[in-house]
Amino acid sequence: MPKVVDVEATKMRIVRATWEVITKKGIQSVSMRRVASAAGCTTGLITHHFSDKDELVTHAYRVVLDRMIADATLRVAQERSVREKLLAAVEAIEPSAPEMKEFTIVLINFWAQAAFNSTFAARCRHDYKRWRRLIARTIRHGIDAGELHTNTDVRALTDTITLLSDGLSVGMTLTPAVYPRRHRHTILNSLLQPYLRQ
Amino acid sequence: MPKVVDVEATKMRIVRATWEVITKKGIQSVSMRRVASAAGCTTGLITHHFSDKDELVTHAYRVVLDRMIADATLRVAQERSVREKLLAAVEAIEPSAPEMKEFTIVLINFWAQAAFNSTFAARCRHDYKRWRRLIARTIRHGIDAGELHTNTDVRALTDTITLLSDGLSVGMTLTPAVYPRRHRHTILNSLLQPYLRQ
DNA sequence: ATCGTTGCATAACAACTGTTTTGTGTTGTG
DNA sequence: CACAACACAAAACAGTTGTTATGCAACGAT
Repeated sequence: MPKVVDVEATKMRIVRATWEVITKKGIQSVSMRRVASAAGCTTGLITHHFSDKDELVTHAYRVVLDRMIADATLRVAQERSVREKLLAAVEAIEPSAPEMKEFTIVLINFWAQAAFNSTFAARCRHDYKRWRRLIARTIRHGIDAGELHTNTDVRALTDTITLLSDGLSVGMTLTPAVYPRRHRHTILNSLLQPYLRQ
Repeated sequence: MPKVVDVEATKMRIVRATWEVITKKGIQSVSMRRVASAAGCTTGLITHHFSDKDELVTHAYRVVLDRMIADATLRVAQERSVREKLLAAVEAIEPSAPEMKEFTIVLINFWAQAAFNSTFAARCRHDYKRWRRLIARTIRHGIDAGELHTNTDVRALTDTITLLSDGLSVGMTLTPAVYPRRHRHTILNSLLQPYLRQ
């Protein structure tokens, strides 16, 4: 039997290097050689673990999304009130872990790509649904807990908050100064006000 | 004196070709030769009118944004009530002229690029302000006309609607089926409800 | 110990990139 | 009719791209 290595760890090292290139130079300047140099290896290692540049980039995106959603889900679960849960979900746009700081940039780059790459598009749609489900579940939970009016239009509110978080991804990347934390708070609060009981 | 040509018309022809490449293949695959081939000319014509690839792409974006904002401004002015004005502004995401159909894709591609290109970033920020101003002005107009409560938090509502339209740019590119026109209507209406008088 | 299997570096490939240079044709004015 | 001014094509440049082919070294079972 041959040399044995931790395949997952190696792949993760490459994925991290891919993120680094995307956040520093943009997805359009991701090249095998650049990723290799960022990972401190040669393209040989990359081609050995990923069949394609496409597969590499898709995998890098998939890990980002999985982490963001896992992060958001956790933070939502940790909060008590609906208001705080939904705020936490929207805040997940601005990831907590330092490693995830610039995930939003990666996200937007994938959105831009998804319009032309059907593989990306399919994954984006899939993840979009997951994200919406998290929001919708939180809202329904709030209704059941008696925090939101029973006649709340779940779909409309879900969409509004989903769109808000997408908008924030863009807004906070382009003009972070416009949306300080306190102000994001205000926006979501005034949005939620009519739906809250008592 | 030499041959005389309509410089603006020629530049516009090249700009249109650039849009075509962006909407069909993405901004990352914009190359001088591809644009030239889409415009039915050689790269000579392009370099003759634009000093740089960067200048070409920036100019192409600038024209898109100018048209979108002009289009939105016009449509806002044509509506009577605040509700319809704001709806028209948000709907400008989905441009009316057939030529502008895919401007949103171009937009998102620029956003993705703006994180790394400071020229792009500056222009995006500038245009972001213009867009917010249009929304804010419409809201203030609504207050003055007695349609909205006088204690309306203009900044919060402006931000909410701006973020909503940004989110829709993404959402309608990725998953257009989720946001049919009627539903966009519902979202904005329920958003506006608490602010409307009578 | 060695032999087959595998991890990975190295190098080669043709295709494509932005930019610059050179050349050709077309035009209005003298 | 020529000549100067310009629009634009054509070609050349060095650099970068994704992918494939080749080769070496490291390891575990025998």
